[in-house]
Amino acid sequence: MDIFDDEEAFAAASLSQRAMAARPQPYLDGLNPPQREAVETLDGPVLMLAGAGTGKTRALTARIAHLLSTGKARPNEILAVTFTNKAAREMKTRVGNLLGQPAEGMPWLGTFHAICVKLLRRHAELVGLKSNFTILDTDDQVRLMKQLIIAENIDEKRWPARALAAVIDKWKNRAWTPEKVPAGEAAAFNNRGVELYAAYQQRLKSLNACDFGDLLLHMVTIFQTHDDILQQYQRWFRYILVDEYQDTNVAQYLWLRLLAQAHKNICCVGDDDQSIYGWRGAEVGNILKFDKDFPGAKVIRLEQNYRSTPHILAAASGVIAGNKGRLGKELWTEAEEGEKVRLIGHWDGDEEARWVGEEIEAMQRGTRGMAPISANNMAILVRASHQMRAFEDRFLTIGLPYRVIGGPRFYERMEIRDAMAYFRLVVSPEDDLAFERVVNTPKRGLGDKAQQKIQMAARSNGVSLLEGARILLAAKGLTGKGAKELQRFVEGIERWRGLMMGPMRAVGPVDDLIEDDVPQGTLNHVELAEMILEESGYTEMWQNDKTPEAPGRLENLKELVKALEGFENLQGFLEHVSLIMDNESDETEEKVTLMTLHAAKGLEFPAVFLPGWEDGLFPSQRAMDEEGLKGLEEERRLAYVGITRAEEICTISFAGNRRVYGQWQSQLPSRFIDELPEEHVEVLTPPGLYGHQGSGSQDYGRSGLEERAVRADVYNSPGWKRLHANTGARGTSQPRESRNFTIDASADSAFTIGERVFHQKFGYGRVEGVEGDKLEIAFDKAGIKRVVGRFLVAADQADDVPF
DNA sequence: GGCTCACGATTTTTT
DNA sequence: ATCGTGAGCC
Repeated sequence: MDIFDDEEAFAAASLSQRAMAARPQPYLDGLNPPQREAVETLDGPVLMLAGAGTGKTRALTARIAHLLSTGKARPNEILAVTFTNKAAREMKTRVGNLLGQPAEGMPWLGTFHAICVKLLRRHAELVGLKSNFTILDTDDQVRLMKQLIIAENIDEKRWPARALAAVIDKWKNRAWTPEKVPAGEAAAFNNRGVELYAAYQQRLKSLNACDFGDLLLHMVTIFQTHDDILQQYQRWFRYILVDEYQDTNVAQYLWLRLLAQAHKNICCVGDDDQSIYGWRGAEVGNILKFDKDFPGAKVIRLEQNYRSTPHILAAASGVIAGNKGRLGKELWTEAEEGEKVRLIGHWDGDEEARWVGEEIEAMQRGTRGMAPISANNMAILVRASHQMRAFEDRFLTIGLPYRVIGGPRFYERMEIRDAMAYFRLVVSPEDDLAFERVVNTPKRGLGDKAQQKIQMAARSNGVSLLEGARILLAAKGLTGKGAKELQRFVEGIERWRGLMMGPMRAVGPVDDLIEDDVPQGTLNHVELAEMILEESGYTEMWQNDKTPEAPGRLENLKELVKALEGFENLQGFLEHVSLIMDNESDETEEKVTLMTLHAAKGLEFPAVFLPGWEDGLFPSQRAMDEEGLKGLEEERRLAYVGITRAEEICTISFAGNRRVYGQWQSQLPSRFIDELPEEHVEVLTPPGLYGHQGSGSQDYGRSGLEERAVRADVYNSPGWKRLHANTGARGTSQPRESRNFTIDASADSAFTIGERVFHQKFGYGRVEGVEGDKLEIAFDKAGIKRVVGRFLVAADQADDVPF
């Protein structure tokens, strides 16, 4: 491969160097000294320790601009790696902005996985794959492993495929191929782990497929065994940049080290205090030992924070100080002092949710002389997603608009995966996993028996399932409805395939990839996709489905088709979707954001609520049980991440009682609360402490005695007592306003008792009562709930509402 | 082939 | 509590 013609590259570089030399360097403007140093130290290993909110992306993008503008490297000689597509996209945009032109020429700016796909397509044959291999997602992996487990006669109940997937994934993260799994792991998965791992890899190869872990692992293997190839890339990637280095796993680390070994121009950016992904293979150790891997590495600390107030930073520092073995950083800011971190305890989780709801409404109006804050600028960050439920329920009741970040990714949804399986089958008829997925979706009367016959026909002829189905039909091996439907299915695939445009142009970075065939189809891929979904009966299946989710699923399918427009053809689309996960919908309405702490990393909000700070919940009992001190420290980093998301107001709360798996439990305040420095915390008085205000029926069943007992428990914990003793001066916050909902009489008439209605979250139900703008609905599935009328539509209109 | 019932698990999540 | 899965039954 002569694309890596070094002389030529060098000549070009020096040319552009000359051309660029006279250029202004506006990207350096406004950088603080450490940032500037991080930008200008181009050669040799650099570790940029960038605390939360210290302008790391700014420095990183300026560094790229500097590399280009000084002519040190051409755009395609810079390897810039991120973890998420979102981060990659942002970096691309910002580099483009700095340079005043789109950064299109940066083919090697992307996620680890995206970059590895590009590389692996070129060298696939070295690991026994063809260049057009498919990338399996988690679901496919598990289904494949399940087949293996069943084939091995292993009790699939006791040894679930999920567990095997987890084990193999862990091994791949550590860059262990089946042969390299250490003996100490032999007991994994009932002593059969390694054997099944090998079988799984074999199976992947025969399917011409690989999973996410393989993308990295295969490239590491190739680099380790083909020095000539490694050297080519070492020469080609003159400068390497890595974002979120604290999140790298062993495979990624090895990959980077191999590539950087020759010139050592590697700049890793990260924050050991924000390493929160240990449970999925990230090794904080990678960042901690950077200067051992790259002796003489320059370590640059970005410590000036541009995000939060001093109180918030001090609180965060106080908590994170409890961790050992940190690289050490102290954030500081020039910002005004602002509000202290606010701490409040509640009776139970429901009350906590109720209080947060009211507080959000108060903050929207503006309280205590504070300017009103838009709901868009507020976020509630929880440890575990199930905690969101209480808030969702509450917000629905009071009609507070919210948005949930997280949950199932767009491309992971059933309907999207089904649709994609159809596309895959049309693009690659030998994709057996796709075949299995949709051969009987929608129902075609092809049950286990029929599918087994297809399997047999395929296996005995050594062909794909689709081909096997054809053979089976020709041999009249099926009868009745099933045969007819299968015939239609097989013919459909064939017909759609015929209508497909010819193989695509690869979106190659360096243009050595694949010369193209000329399009030959008659339909563009978007029309084709619509036709496939229509003619296969898939759309119809959901149209006939009466469950509350069906309209949403149809919407998603429409969105999927819309997304296709951005690509040249189906293949290109499938390629990208297998790596891309985002489904940013352009929300314009003012909404409070609800998400997990993990999902919040990298984000910031003027006002942040951190509920559920209770031992066992946060820090999570499981993390502590399974990982001990290591787990606790990661939880603490999570607390640090949470606090540092806040710009102006950070409110931490806990409840004395909480329902855990249906059982009421009394909770103790989180040990992290004890670690908050008192002088930066203001303790708010929970409304319940000085007489109840009108939560009416909510108070039923709470005897005074019981309440006092539990309260004593909660408020006698060391942390609470200490803090509470300290509140005297400024502590008593404003009296909570009583609940003052405006009753919109005009809303009354919208629904009548007995009417059937549809609700986005709860599905169909019947109106049982009307009270102001709130209605009591007996939902078919969700039970009786009180919700605000504007979240409802008449049941017979439900199909027309594009939620 | 589709439905019901019982059982078990249940942090965090990207690609 | 609640949800998803698998087995067993019609």
